[in-house]
Amino acid sequence: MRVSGERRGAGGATAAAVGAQVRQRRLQRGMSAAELARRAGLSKATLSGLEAGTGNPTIETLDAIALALHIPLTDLLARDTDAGPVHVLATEPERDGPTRELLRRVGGGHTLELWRLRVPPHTSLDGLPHAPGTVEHLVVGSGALTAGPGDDLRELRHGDLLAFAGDRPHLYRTGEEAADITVVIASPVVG
Amino acid sequence: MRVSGERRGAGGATAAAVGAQVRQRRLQRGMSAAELARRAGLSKATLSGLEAGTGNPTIETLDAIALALHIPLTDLLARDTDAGPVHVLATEPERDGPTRELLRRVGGGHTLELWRLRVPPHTSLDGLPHAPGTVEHLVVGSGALTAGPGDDLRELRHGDLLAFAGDRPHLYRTGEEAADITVVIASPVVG
DNA sequence: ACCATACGTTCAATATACCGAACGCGCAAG
DNA sequence: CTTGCGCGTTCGGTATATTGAACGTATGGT
Repeated sequence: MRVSGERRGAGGATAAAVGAQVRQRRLQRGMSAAELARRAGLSKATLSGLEAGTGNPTIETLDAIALALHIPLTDLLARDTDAGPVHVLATEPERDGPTRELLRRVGGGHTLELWRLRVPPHTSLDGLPHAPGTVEHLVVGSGALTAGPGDDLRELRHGDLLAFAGDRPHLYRTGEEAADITVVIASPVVG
Repeated sequence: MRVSGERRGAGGATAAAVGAQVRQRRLQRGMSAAELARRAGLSKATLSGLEAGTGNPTIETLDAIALALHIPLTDLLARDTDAGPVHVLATEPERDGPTRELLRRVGGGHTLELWRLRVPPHTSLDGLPHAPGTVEHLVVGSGALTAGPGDDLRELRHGDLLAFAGDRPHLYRTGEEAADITVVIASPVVG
């Protein structure tokens, strides 16, 4: 990940987001940067840069901070906190082939994801396995399809709901009809 | 985070867990380490060490891997829990008037409800306020409607997503068209 | 006013995460 | 068997994440 041209340059978007997240959590707790650095066993310099969004922290550094703040590590990576007001997201214009579109991800520790899948007729699409403990819900908005974990496929029609453990490979397959489905993925909160 | 005594030594527990996660996800996809490294823009050496649990990867490295695997970054940090069985629920037969149907409610660590609403044309339906901190998501399966909190209504069409704080009174109203929507209600665990 | 303490930032130095290259291995084609 | 290719691992070298110290600022005590 070598970024040429800049030494000690601003890190990627993720780094900036994480920095903001850390600063926010720290201030919520009324903790000074110096104190957080002390508790986490880091130097003030590291924390300062990190909060500024500069640089590219390691996992251990983040883990130490999460521990010192008493929050799960994944909370530091939450990009889309749901404190926000009303939020609308329009879908992409229709295209050929299957589309898999992440509509939204919310919750401390990424507990909820909303996806929209459009599967043309006679198409098979495999679902990516998620973290263990994840539950996947599938609401058929229109059309019909066969879906589920590889060893337990079910026939679904418009309006049906399928729920299954999302940590195994699974499958969406259409027949004559296309399908338009909403997928809700709920992951356990872990640290 | 200086670990004395060992150069290039094994990283912390977190690093090992992440390494295992990465390897698992990669193999689930039938992808070789070399190919993943290529797609993520990393060297084979980095990935090899990372999967072995050795070392201490940076956020950018992990981000690149998550991207190449098409999974959210936080999935790489998840720990084990257990899974649930497959569960199908068929919807009721179509009826006149608006229907508000609870598809599923789960309550492990958070409360998650899935509703299906069918709103005929020229109908107004008010949503009940939920607990503070609750987020309501509304995915339009078909048709069109106006929805949202009383003071911030939005026009929505097929495929749109609306997200808003569910602890205020809100409203669903159709015009000429009927609407068929999936509602996801997520209540946070209060801590 | 003066000093002391704590804060957050910036610097040179050091430890280390990453890279490219070389290695040994297994497999398939010639 | 020999050659070639791709795999996953192990080696220096180099870029850089982290550090400790020095800095300017703000606040409180004497």
